[in-house]
Amino acid sequence: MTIIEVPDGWPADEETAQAVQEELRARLVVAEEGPGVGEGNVTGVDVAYDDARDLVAAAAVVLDGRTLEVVEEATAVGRVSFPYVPGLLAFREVPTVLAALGRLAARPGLLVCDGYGLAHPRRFGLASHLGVLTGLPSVGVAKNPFTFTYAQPGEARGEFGDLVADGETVGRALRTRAGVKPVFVSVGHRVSLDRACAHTLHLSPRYRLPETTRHADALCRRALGEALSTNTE
DNA sequence: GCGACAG
DNA sequence: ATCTTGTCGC
Repeated sequence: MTIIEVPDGWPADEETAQAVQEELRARLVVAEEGPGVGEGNVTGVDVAYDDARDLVAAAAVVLDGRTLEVVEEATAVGRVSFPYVPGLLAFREVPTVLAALGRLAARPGLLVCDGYGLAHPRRFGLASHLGVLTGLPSVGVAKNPFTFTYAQPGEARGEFGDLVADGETVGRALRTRAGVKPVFVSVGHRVSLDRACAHTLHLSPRYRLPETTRHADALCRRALGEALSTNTE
């Protein structure tokens, strides 16, 4: 198993990382509607960590956007490239996630990330970061409201309330299952908020979290476990 | 200054 | 994220 190395010149401190973030943000595109629901592929990405061994395993799972059937899976294992700092999550995951994406033969289509896009202290979360680096349309679907405030959505599936940062709407608290805690959706890159939510609903026909996230989560845990046992033998 | 804080 | 058993409910 090849362990992905942290790229040369990768930010080593918070100041540098923020500077890189600001530069990349200039390339963010938010004026596109993005792919329609059911069009092309949809790819979920997620990572699992082993902090003790400084390892991160990433998974990319491509689903058919219409049927939600798995088209292809890929994984990569790398070194943790940055400490966890709220607002700088992307610097921790990006190299290994890009490696996993690079191992796909299928066209990824829309990227569905764990975490945020525009809903971010500097409006450039993980989903936006990955979108800009890959050029792919992307959305962020997070499980927690982070530091933001939000309007409680109605109890029915599909209802939503605004996710607000500094008085600005940066995403939505979207109910994917009746009576269950909402997920927090924000635009990543090259997609509108309406479509980001429509995709999230389409991808979550049965559970709170999108099928993309569920598949990717299971796969990256599996990959991490295999990497650890392979390494210990 | 202190605490909270996507994963 | 991750450490962790049983348990309530569909």
